[in-house]
Amino acid sequence: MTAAPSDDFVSLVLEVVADIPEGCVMTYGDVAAAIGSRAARAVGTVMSHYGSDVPWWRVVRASGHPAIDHETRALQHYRAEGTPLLWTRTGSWRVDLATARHVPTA
DNA sequence: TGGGTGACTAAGT
DNA sequence: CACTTAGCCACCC
Repeated sequence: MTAAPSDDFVSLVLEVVADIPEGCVMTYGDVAAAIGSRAARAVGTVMSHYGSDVPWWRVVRASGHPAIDHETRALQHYRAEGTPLLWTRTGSWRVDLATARHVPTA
C-alpha cells in the first residue's frame, strides 16, 4: 500500500503536507489553498486514507486542534518536535498557530 | 447521472 | 472557551 495514487488532488495534498518542516503546522484550509482548492474537507478525507505516508500531525484544524480521535497521538509528536502548544485552564490544548503556522513559499 | 459521506470552516449561542 | 448549525468541495456507489 505504498500510496502512489495517480489522483491529482491526492498527490498534491500529500506533496504539500510532506513539505511542512518539523516544528511547524498547517491548517486543512491552508493545504487546500496551497493546491488551489478550498476543499478542506477533502484534504482531511485524503489524510484519513493516505496520512500513514505523511506527517498528518502537522496538519491541524483552523482552531489549532489536531485531527479528531488522534489528538493524543499528535501530542506525542508535537512534544517530540518542539511544536509550540497552548494549554487552556479546562485541560484542553491547541497548537500555537501564531508561531507554528507554516507558509509555503511556492 | 445523481445522491450520500467526511481527519473541515465560519458564524452564532 | 465549548457546543450547534449551515455551507463547500472532492470522492465512492
